[in-house]
Amino acid sequence: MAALPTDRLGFLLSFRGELTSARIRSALGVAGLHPRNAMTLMRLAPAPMSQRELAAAMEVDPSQLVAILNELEDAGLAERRRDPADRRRHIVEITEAGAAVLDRVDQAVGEAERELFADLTEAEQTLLRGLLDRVVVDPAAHECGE
Amino acid sequence: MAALPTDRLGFLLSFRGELTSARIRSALGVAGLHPRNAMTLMRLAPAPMSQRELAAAMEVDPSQLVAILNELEDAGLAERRRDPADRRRHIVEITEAGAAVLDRVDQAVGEAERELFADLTEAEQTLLRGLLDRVVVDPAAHECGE
DNA sequence: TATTGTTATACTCTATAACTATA
DNA sequence: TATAGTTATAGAGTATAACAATA
Repeated sequence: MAALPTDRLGFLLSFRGELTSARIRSALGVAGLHPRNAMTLMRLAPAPMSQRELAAAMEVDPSQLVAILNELEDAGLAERRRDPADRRRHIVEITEAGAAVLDRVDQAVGEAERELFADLTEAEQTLLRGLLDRVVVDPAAHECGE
Repeated sequence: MAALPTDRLGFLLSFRGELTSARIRSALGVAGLHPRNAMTLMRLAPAPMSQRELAAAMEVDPSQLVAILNELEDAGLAERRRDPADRRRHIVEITEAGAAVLDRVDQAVGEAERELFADLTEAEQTLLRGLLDRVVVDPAAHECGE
């Protein structure tokens, strides 16, 4: 007899992940930004990089970045400038306004997390983090005895 | 300064949930079924029900069920029949062939879970389940002191 | 010839509203 | 008139391939 979806740990993790993702997307959009644009600002905050590097970091196709960066640039939150060393490249950089918006986004995400994990103590949150870190990301590594 | 996505428990849960979801979807498709069709068979296995009940249980719009059930019926895995008591209603039922396919799907999902949680002991998996169960699903309930 | 960014296209998913047949 | 199921349509999201500029 087949187990019900809710009985399985895999489904539970999948559903709670989807719930969490929805709440965080909602928080990311707090400044009127599309969630993926906010994610892009987050990736961009530590250091400028080329579009290809950014696309690789975000695990999306470079062509998808074009529309995102157009919107961020139109809103004055990020800037593209040619790399003088290789004029094919665009160096993408977050602006001051972008950093300011990102601060607000970050606070909203923190607030969403406080709500989501309100019933867990700090120790339990640390425990949850540790367990999630040990979910197997790459099954191939296991088969090879890694 | 904004925290990196990977530093936040919310993002970690969201990303591991997405990973888990992708693995499970892949397992659900093992019998050549579309993952959402396999999910429908799962919901249908315990007892027959009307399309509206099924849609409510799966949290999708009733109109989305139509194509799913058409495919399941064409494949001989589920059947619609009119409710004699209310001829507007369709009672949806899993067939013997559907139950057989579901058994294979269920094994594949179990296998995917064993891979995903290979690094966790049984006790740790129970712990993870308990923690995930306490992630706050309904923020409104908290604000009202529930 | 290969690489960076861009554009164009098509395909899937989802959400919505209109339609039918029954009640 | 309200409800169950169906159909049609449009929108967002995503994946792919072709393209222009530069190396």
